[in-house]
Amino acid sequence: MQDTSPESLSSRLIAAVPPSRVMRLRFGSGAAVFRQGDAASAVFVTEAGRVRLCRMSADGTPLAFHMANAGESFAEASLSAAHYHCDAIAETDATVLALPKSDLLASLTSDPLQGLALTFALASQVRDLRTRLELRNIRSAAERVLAWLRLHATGDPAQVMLRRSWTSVAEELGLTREAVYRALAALERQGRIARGGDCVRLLKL
Amino acid sequence: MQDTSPESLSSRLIAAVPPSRVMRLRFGSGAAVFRQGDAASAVFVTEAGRVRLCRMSADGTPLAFHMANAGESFAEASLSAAHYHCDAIAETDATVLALPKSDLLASLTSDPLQGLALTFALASQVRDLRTRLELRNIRSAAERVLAWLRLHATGDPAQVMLRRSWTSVAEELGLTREAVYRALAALERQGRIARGGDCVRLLKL
DNA sequence: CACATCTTATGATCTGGATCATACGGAATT
DNA sequence: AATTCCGTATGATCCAGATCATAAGATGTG
Repeated sequence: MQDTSPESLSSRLIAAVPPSRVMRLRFGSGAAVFRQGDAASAVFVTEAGRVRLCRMSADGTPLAFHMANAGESFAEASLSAAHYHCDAIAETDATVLALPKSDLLASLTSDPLQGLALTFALASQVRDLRTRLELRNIRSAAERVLAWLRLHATGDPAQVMLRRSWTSVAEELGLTREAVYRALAALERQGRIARGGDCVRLLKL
Repeated sequence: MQDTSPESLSSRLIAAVPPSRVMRLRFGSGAAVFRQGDAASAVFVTEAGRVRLCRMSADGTPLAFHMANAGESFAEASLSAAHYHCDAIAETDATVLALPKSDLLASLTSDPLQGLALTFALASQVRDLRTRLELRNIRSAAERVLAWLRLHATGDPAQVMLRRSWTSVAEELGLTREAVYRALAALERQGRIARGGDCVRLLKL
C-alpha cells in the first residue's frame, strides 16, 4: 500500500477537511480506536502501524474483516451510519488521523468539486479492490505473481520498480512469503522475468 | 451479488441519471461493450449475463481483472478518466445499462444530495470488497465458509437464508463448488451448523 | 559492539483443496 | 416423455502451496 499519491483515497479524505480539524491520535497495541456501537464521529487514516477491524458476529464469534495498514483509510462507510458497526483495534502501536465526520460532510455538500474528487477516489479504490480480488482467483502462485507484475509494469521493455518488500506483496496477493520467493525463482528460471536488485523486467517468450 | 437494494451502488448510479437517458444495450457473447482507448462516455450496469473486464498488460498479455455479474456496475472509474483503460467484453449474452457520464457528472455537481448518496454507496462498496478480500485470507475452506455464514447471519438464533446458489457463493469465496459442499457437510458433522432447505442455522459450541 | 528484528532465500514434508468422475433431482426446452 | 442443463452432493486422486526449518545479509538499537 503506502499509496501517498494525491489521488489516493486517504489523501483525498485528508484534503477534504481543514488541516486544523484533523486530529492525530496515538494508540498502543491493543487499544481501541472505536468500538462497535459508538456514535460514528469520524473517518480514519492509519498514518503508522496497523489497525484491525473486527465485528462480533451473530453467534458471538469475533470476525476480523479488514486490516488498515499505514497509508490506508478505514471506516469511510461511517459517513452514512449513525454508529460504527465494528471494533477498530490497534494491532500494533499506531498513529491514526481522525477526520471528523461533520467536517467531511460539510465539505462534501458545500463544495461540489471536493465531493466529486472524493467520488473519483472512491471509484478508483473500488477498481483497485476488484482487481486484487480478481488476482486471487488465479490459483497458481507463479501465475498470480506474474499477473501482479504485469499489472504494475510500466515502460518498454515492461518492468516493475519494487518500492516495497516482497513480504508485503505476498500479503497483498494472499500468498506466503515463501511461495512468492519460489514463484519469482521459478519465473526467472523459466526466462519469463529477469531480476536485478529491486527491478523486475518482464520478458516476452 | 444480485444486490438490488436501493442503497446498492448500481441502484444509486441508475437513480442518479434521468430514466430517459439510460440506454439499455444488448451484446452477444464475445461482443465488446467498449475497448481500451475508447473515449470514456458512460458508466455501466450489467442487467443480465456477465461482462469481463480485461486489460492488455505492458508485455502484451491480456489480463482479466474483473467480472461484472448481473446487478453489478462497472467502469465507475471512467467518471474521472478521458478514456477507458480496459476492454469490456460480454462473457455471455448480456444486457447492459449505459449511464452517460455527462448526465452522471451533471447530476452529481448540481445535486449535492445525489452526490452524497453515491459517495455513501461507493464507501459501502469499498467496505464490502474489503470484507471479501479479508475472507480470502482464511485458508481453511470450512472456516472460510463459516466466516461467510457469520457475516450474513441475522437474528437469534443466528441463521442465514440462502437466496442464491451455493455455486455462486463458492465463486465469491474463491473456492470450488465441491470444496464448499464438503465444507458444509463437515461443519454440519461437527455440529457447528444445521441445515434445512435453504436455511442455515449457526450453532454455538 | 552485541543483539534483535526483518527481508530475502531455499530445502523438506505434509495436508487440504483442486480436479476429475459419478450420480441424482428439478427446471426448462423440445 | 425425452433431453438438456444446472445445482447439489460425494468419492478418489494428486499436486501445489502451507508449514516448519535453516541461513545469510541488511537494518536498527540499546
